[in-house]
Amino acid sequence: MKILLVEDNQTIAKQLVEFLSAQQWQLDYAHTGKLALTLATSNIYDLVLLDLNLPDIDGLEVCQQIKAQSEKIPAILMLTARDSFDDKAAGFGFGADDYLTKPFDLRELALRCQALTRRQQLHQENTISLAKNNSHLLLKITEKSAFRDDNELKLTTVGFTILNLLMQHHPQPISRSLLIHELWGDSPPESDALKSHIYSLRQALDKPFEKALLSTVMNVGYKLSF
Amino acid sequence: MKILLVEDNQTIAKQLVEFLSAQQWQLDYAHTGKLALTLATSNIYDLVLLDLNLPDIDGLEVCQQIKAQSEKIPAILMLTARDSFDDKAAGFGFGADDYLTKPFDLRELALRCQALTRRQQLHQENTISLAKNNSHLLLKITEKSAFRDDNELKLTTVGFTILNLLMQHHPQPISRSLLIHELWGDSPPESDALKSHIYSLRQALDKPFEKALLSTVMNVGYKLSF
DNA sequence: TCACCAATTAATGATAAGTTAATGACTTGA
DNA sequence: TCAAGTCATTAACTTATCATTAATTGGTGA
Repeated sequence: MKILLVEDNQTIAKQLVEFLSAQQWQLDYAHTGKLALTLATSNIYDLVLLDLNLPDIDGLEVCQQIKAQSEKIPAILMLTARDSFDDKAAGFGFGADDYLTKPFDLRELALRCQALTRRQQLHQENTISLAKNNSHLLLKITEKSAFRDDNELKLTTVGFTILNLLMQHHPQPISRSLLIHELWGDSPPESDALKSHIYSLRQALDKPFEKALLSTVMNVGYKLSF
Repeated sequence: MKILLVEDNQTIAKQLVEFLSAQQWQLDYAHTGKLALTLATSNIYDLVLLDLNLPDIDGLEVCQQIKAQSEKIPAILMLTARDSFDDKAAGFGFGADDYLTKPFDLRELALRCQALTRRQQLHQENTISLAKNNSHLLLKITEKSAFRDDNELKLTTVGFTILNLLMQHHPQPISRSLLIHELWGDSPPESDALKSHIYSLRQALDKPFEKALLSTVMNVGYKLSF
């Protein structure tokens, strides 16, 4: 889980970094809106902690930009002293997913960060199934087993993860870069290993059957199509 | 958007039902944990507003059960007077997505409901469609796929972009120069590549059909005409 | 008949994607 | 502990796709 902290006040920032790094999260830090936007568009974050008082750009504007431009839209938790209803309405209106007013309990912040990132985590349900046109795909997450039309597929770990992601995104395609991020985080393999994994996933998923389910979306990525 | 309200206190419940029904939501109501579970497992909700003080089952238990048993896991917003950190920790620990302590501003509740349900709408497909005289065009933007009269069109990336722009401008024509600017910004290709792209778009969009949709507006550009 | 504008067509080259084999780390079971 | 099996990664190679270029054709109005 990767978090971007946007906070102009050094003291508060330091405190937050210390506290949140102690959790299982990887934390990046921006002290201006400009830097925040640069980081948010060039990296993939699961969550952005956004202080609204920034020296350069208005925090609400930053929120809107992040939501509009990120490849994978992160959850946004606003941290601010502005506690009137109108402020909150503006915050949520600009796309915030949660809103916490200062001063707040650091431990509550941690709870809310967990809640926001939990929803994006992979293994939410223990089975995922998709069915259409006489085809049907079933994943049993906890058992790490996959079935197409009741035939068990022999998948590798990576293949299973890719299929899981494809199913979660269906009917949308999932981009190469997002796949790579989900598979390897920030340190993907040097080579284009994804290509090979897609190939072997196709061997297992599509080759034994009439119709191919995994299709390429040029310049984007892959999708499942029934 | 379908919401399940679980609240044992009739007065509060009535107040909430009135306020929330005025929004665009469809609201079901349960006054016991048992009924809540029955409803949650037999219906599909996007959001559950859960009071923790229930006469029969503990609210936390209800939360856990809903998360475990629902076909589609709803977001859960806990409403309670329990405002200590330990209470909140328990709430989030049992799967809450948000936690609001009584007394709260009804309007803030509405904001948080919106924020929670908005997340789920993100996944839905984003389409543009035009229909007239038995013809109908459909673009699924995020899927990068296009359909004419339910036949999928095989478009290139540039072709897809052009068709998208044409549809957005319909019934107005879009000028060559604007098209070129949208496609290539400030550094368009040397040659008149647009010509070729229009040609191949026509091959895909019009050639297989009786009536041509893409027409030339002399000295201006192109438009879609049904 | 000549400009002018647009449509058509084929060729080229770049980039993206698919295929295959080899390597080495790791696991499992004899 | 050794042998066999599995699998992620790498890299070389092949194939497919598509944007661009440029040459040609066709129609229209001055």
